Amino acid sequence: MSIRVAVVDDQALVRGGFAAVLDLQDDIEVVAEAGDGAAAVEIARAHRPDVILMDIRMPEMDGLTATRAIVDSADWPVKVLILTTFDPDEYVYEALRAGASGFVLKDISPEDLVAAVRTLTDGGALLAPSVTRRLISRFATPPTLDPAVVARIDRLTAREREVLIALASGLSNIEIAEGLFVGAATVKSHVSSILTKLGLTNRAQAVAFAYESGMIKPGGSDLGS
Amino acid sequence: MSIRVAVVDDQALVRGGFAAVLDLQDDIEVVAEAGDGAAAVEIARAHRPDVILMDIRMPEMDGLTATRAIVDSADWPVKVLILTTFDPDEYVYEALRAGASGFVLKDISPEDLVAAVRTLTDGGALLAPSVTRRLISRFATPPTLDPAVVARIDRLTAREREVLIALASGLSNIEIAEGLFVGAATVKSHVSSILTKLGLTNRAQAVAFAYESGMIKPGGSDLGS
DNA sequence: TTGCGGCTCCGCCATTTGGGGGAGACGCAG
DNA sequence: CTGCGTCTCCCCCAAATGGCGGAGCCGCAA
Repeated sequence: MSIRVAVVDDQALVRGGFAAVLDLQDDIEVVAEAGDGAAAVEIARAHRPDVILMDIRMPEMDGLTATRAIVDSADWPVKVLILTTFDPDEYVYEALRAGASGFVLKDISPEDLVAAVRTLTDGGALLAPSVTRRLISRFATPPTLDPAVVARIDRLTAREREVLIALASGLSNIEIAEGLFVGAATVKSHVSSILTKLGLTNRAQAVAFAYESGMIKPGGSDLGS
Repeated sequence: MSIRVAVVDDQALVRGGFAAVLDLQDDIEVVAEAGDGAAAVEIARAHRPDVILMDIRMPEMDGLTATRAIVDSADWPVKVLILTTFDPDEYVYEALRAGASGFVLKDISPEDLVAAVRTLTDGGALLAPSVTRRLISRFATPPTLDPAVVARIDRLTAREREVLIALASGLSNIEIAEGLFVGAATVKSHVSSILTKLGLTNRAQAVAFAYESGMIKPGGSDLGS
């Protein structure tokens, strides 16, 4: 059974080029083409391809919107490979969120394109090296590098940071005191100096600060669930 | 100028295999090898390679720790390509956080390995398709799909959700009241029912819930900075 | 030695918060 | 029409919070 592919691009020449490359393969069959997003959604429903090569910039409906529409409503396993001329960062995240399984540049070599289609049908994903790099850096770098925020964290003492993370878990002063084996008055002192140093006015803001600054990351608490 | 590569693996045979493949290339030169993490750090400092092929499982110091040590202290542009036998998810994120630029399986073809090294030296990044897939899904899927949490959010009325996100910004009841053009008593009522419905006891926990549940994402607030 | 900062507590006091109850107005489904 | 839920607001009151100043102890550096 050959791999069924649809090609979506507003330029017929580009579309034809990619289709020709893929059709040269014995196990790949281009079953449909479309010139804009709306048409892409239609041919996807009609032909149920395994892989869709999708351009981003298109008249009427763009490729990202079309990808979202197709992936959300598809009742068969379809993979979308985004093809773009440049690699504009803002598109990458949106494309992946839209449900795309790949993101490559149009200057990809024919062999790599064919390999990409096969990779996608095998359940893998594929990104252009520069895109991968961006994704990794976004993923690997701590969200907060804001020097102003970091500076304010640094002004806290070790003990105050302990109190802050306990506070950010929703604990009352008394509960924090028990957890740290100190008196409630001590915790009050710490909380006061935390608020002062961070320029906050209440503990709710302190909780928000703990999350916004990256001191606490979502997923660390169980919410009592 | 050829690409200078170091190969780190505890098995001499594997090391030799990769080194032989790379040395066959005119523009790639294997300048050093190491059998464990500690040695890897040393040879990295001594030879300052452009790319380091790094195994994860090694005696003494593992590849991730070595990667961290090398990347953190390197004063030259070095890229680390993680080579692993399997693709254990827990390692991927750790590796990327450690500063690795690539993550491929050892069953990679010689041509692909060479291409990977070149991609890295060109400033790109490269992941095995299965790894890319994982990274994308992690990146694209909303953090909270916990049905228990979602169920509790659903029990809140629209107005209560409004109050909750305002509350989670660190606003006092009076400030929330002003923002919503209602009386302070009304906000008190809403806050009370929010706490009751969510099974919480104070507003700090409500703030934490807002972040943990994904209702509020870090980066949305400015912390007054 | 002296000083300084951090950690530990104390008291006082105004404000906020959270729980309890209740009530009127509105819209909507049965 | 009659509930039912939501939104609005009120009362009272106990508890927690936050700001203020002050204090003793300890370790470390000048």
